[in-house]
Amino acid sequence: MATTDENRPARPAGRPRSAKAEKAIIEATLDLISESSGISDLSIEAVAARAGVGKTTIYRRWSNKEDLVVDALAVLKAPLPPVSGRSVREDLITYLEVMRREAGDARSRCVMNIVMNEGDRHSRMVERIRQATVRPRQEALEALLRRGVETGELRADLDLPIAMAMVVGTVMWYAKSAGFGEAGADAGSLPETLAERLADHLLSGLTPR
Amino acid sequence: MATTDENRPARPAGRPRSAKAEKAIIEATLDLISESSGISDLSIEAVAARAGVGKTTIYRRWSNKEDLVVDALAVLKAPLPPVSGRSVREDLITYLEVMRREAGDARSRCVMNIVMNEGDRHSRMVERIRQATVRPRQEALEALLRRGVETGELRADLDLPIAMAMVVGTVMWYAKSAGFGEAGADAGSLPETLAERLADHLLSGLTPR
DNA sequence: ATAATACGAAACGGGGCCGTTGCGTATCGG
DNA sequence: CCGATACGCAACGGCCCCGTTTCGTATTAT
Repeated sequence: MATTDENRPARPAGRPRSAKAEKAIIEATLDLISESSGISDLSIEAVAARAGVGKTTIYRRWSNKEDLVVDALAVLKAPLPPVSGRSVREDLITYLEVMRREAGDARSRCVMNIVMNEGDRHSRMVERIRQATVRPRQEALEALLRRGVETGELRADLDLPIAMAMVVGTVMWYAKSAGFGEAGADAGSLPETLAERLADHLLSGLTPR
Repeated sequence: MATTDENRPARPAGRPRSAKAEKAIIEATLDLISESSGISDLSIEAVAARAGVGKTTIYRRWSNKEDLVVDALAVLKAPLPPVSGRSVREDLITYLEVMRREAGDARSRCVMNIVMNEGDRHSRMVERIRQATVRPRQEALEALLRRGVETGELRADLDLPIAMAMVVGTVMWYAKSAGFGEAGADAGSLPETLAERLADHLLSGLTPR
């Protein structure tokens, strides 16, 4: 009978990698990505400096910038909350509320920026991010809208792509516009009641009922 | 009586600057900006190469990258078409049609990308672009919506910021989503009837009437 | 203690782009 | 023709970042 490590992976003798350093690197990467525009602007040296870490420590863990970015963004993948299913309106508000909250966070916002703007330059990476982050949300919203059409809560001739664009686009654009006023200022979070008011306008439309 | 140049600005003797070169530089700049993400990626050397021009020729006209970008983007400022004023629906479709067409053009799209993503890094330049390009459209749309509320064509309790976000955000997001399917492929232009269908969903909402 | 590994710091050669300068040529006015 | 200016081209020194290597030190298992 050996030590307590009997049949565990057998740590490979030597100083173990610092979990703290890894955390600091990921954090620094997220900060710098959200401050920068585009991942081309992101430099490993800047990450190392911000994280208080040697470049060696980064290259020991990730072989290139792309891998680092993917791992860093993976941290942000907050799972979608479950929906009650009681009504389309209620579930829509739930999703809108998630988007409202995320739109107020620079780190979450940069995921969309990357997916939207860097599809050409880093198609493999963006595709990975899309599959992990965007796709599930897209499908959840689509399912909600389809259900609404079936139950009659939504109009029978609903144009699904348009409806999806209305929901997501409106939130995103509202968040962007809110940041326009004060240049650079982050505009922080959006009004508490935004999700509900958005749902109201989206469902009822702009004309009087 | 002197020459025919009597009281004209008196051309400053010497070879005049080539209008063709200037045109080529602007074109190359627009191309490269729309291919690149962020103006940090844009390099003067690349512009010169693409335009078939010496760097000297660029620096002789613009003292820095920012000035060049502003001048280049100014070319895209297609003026807004006049609206008939017959109905809010009709005018809304007119504006949506403009946006649809522009959303299919990479060069026009990059203006919005820049305004949205680079506000922090190049606030002075972005503000100039916003004033020249975004602001007038914003005001035109706002005027249209206000008029609609007054005439009763739009709901009296319309939330203006939300309504604006709905109109613009939906088009933008739809265009983006359309480009998602095929990675890198430009998705070209959007369906002919899009503007009308968008107007219908925006005005009537997602629920049955 | 010793071997193995990780750490931060510093330096390396290489590449890209900066903004400038010099060169030979082309195109204008006088 | 002559002076002036613009042109394309190539080269410059400088900066930043790349990805790698070397160094001295720290932390672990044996």
